[in-house]
Amino acid sequence: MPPIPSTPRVTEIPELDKTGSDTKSRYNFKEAEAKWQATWSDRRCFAVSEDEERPKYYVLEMFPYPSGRIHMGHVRNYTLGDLVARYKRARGYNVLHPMGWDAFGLPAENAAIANNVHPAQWTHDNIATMRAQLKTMGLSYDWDREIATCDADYYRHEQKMFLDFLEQGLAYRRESWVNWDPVEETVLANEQVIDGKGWRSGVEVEKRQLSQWFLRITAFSDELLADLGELDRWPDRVRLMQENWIGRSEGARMFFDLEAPDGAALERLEVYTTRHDTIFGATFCAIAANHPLAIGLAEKNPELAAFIAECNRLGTSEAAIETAEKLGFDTGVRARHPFMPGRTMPVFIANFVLMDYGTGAIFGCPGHDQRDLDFARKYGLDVIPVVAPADADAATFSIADEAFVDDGLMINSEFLDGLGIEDAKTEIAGRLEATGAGQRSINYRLRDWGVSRQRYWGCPIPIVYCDDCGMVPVAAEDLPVTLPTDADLDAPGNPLENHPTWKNVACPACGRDARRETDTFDTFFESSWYFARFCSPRADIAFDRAAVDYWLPVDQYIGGIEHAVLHLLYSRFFTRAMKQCGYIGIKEPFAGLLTQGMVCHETYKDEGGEWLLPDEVRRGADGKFVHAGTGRPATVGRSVKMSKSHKNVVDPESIIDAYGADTARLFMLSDSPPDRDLEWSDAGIDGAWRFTSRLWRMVTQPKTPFAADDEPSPASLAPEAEKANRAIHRTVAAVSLDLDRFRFNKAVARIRELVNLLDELDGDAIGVPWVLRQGFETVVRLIGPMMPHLAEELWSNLGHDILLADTPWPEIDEALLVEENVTVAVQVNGKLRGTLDLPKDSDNEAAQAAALVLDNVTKAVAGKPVRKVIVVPNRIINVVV
RNA sequence: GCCCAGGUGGCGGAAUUGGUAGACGCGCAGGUUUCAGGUACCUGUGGCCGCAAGGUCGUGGAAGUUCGAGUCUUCUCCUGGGCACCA
Repeated sequence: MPPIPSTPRVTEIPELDKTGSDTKSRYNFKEAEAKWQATWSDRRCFAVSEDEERPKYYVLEMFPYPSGRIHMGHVRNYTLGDLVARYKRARGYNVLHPMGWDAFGLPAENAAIANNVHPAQWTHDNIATMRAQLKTMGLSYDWDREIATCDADYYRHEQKMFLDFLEQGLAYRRESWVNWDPVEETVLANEQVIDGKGWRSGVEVEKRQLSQWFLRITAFSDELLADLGELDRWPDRVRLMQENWIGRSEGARMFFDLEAPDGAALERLEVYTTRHDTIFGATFCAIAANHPLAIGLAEKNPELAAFIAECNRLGTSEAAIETAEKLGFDTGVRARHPFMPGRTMPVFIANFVLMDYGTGAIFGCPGHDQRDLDFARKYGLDVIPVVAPADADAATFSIADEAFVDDGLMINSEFLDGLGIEDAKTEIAGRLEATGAGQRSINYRLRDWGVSRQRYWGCPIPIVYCDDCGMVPVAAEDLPVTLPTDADLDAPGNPLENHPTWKNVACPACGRDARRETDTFDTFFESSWYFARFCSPRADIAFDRAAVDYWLPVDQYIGGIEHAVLHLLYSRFFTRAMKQCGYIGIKEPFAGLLTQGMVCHETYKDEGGEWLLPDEVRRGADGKFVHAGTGRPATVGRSVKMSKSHKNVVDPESIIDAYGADTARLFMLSDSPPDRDLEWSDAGIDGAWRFTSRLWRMVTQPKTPFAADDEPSPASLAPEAEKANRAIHRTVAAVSLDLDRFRFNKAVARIRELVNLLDELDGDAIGVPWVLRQGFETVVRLIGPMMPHLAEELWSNLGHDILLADTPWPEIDEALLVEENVTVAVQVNGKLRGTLDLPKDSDNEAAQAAALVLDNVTKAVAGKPVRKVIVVPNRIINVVV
């Protein structure tokens, strides 16, 4: 067995001589995998076109960012996709299975700065490396359809789409907040902000307002929410996450009149709440730090301005804001209660109120919201309970450390007293609307999608700014707007903005000097429509309508759970926007979704606490881990997602080199269900290799020779042959069902069971050689989608001229699936006391009688009267005493 | 902090969806073949008691529903993913 360089070993073992005398009895995967990859490629097996005669099936794996080399997550993702693609092909579908590159992005710019290489060069080099790596996996892609999003031939179409969106009112420009690094003079991604500081500059990040492009995803809020119900082949949890992300809530907007301490006139304050029933428990109002009222008050109040500046240091990420200590600043302004003319309450600026949600202002009801309660306790504000449990005494009910958020009856609320929460909401909403002090309102958490990035390596936004004409779209015939190749990425600021000439352009409308938009698109832009481009990747327009109409939607989309919300929601929005602009006819891009788990591995550290690669660690003679180089002790940490930062990575290339692609693929499919995390282990890959060589040996060097290819089925079979024959058909049925339901690990287990059973079948009983041929041909066909090279090799070895890739899935003889006998469990008081082998669908009374006379049953019953016997036919008999 | 998952032998996992817990694989132990083993094959393998037959406990923890709970309900602990400029 080949060595594996990254494997910790108990002892050092010399490398086996692969060309030695036992070559004949070993599977030479290197030769076989290269041979079959060449064959598939030469015969253009996986090139497809529209074919109205056959049902179509579009399998798509999330395309990779070309980061340099493929990692195990890719191997898992593409193994899953290839299994589905090959399986559906075998089942007669016309399968579209393309691959491409999500090629714009930040890492290319970072690499450019770090290694002085142009982002385009870096990206194309990486693509070449990764394409070659993927090809060694034997994936059934139609490589003719390969696309890279950084090619102008790709992004020119999205520039056109953007202009169409603009015309439809789906794109617009407004001010919005960003993380600003004052040293680099650039906007930072949330991941580039570490502890509130820029990752490279180390200086404190500021929130700053920039004019940015937005896509109006909120125009589809309701539709995106409602149509989740139709996505019945999506995981529930993803639909739930999207539902929560969209965050539809029914509440009310209401106005509070304001009183400034200096008597100045102030506009009334509009708040949004979903708990308008608790209005009589309101004891303060709070507004966002960037609320217009806050900004206005700050002009005359330096202390308040300082507090706002403090809030702005928090960064823009919701996690940062939510986990920060809740702080408030009393503005001195008082808000008048809308239903109690005499009552006023303080208006705070609070760092947990978000300008982007609702109206950027809330009223606080400490009795019935934990965050409000914490805030009230901190700033010494009143707590008035207005909802009490139905069985509580309204007069004495009070709130201590915990807000009461459950259902109950209204108290201390004048005309609402005694009502339930829902009735109180209705009553309040009615009164608000009657007096003009507010109205019912549906609110969404979902915000419009900001697509402007102040970066070089992205798609240019095709807009020109003219002093006379204002904002002017680039004319369609002038597309694409391409990137300059000579931008300076090392200087602070936006590279396109800094470029000496690129932005200077004649106004498309009046011809006078004007300036290009120097922002580029968010890279989610490209990945929001690539699935459709694959239908006609070389078309002159974005999509050949006949092609997208034939292939879309994607029947099965496969990728990481980390994309559950953003990428998938943006793609759903984009599809609707493209439909509105007449590009395509569908609104949901992905009919089926499979979200795979991560590939994890143990972590290792040396004595100094530095991370170690698995390669750098081995097991000493005492079983403890040591540094392979120094022999110093190493510690093993728990298993986490493989990542460069934890150094717990295993390089797929070395695995494929040592074990072959099929063995790596088998391991990816065995054991763990696709949607769960997978634990990489050296023992696991060894086990997969053992199966590979064992199956190869069993087929190429059978103990009992198989019947000839064309031998007709015998008139009768010996009992063991009959039993095996039934098992073959049962396995085909079960594996098919497992594959349909993405239970790939179970499918592998069942195939192994069948192989074990066939291994035990030998001798010269009637039908044995015939069943062995049926059995192994079936096994080879069943593993075809999982281990395509080995399967192709064995299929050829079994005497077939037609490629397995062109061979249909095995047929089932339904008659052989019918069981004659079943094993029924017998319990006494729910505890297993024995089993009975009974003819299937036996009479209940007979089964019960047989159960009651079992030795262990009579012993357990011990003469006590039988109170009841529960018989579940073909399953269980429970005797209750 | 908010949202979403997941906790089953030494390990990855299976359990016909409320009906025999531990399929299949890994690991481990004993054996056979072999000059040799990181090979191949055979046997065993959840804990505890027992020579055995068998008994008993057992699905993160606590309670509940049920003839019967890994599966349903409530509470609780732990681990992971996402949180809008990483992709």
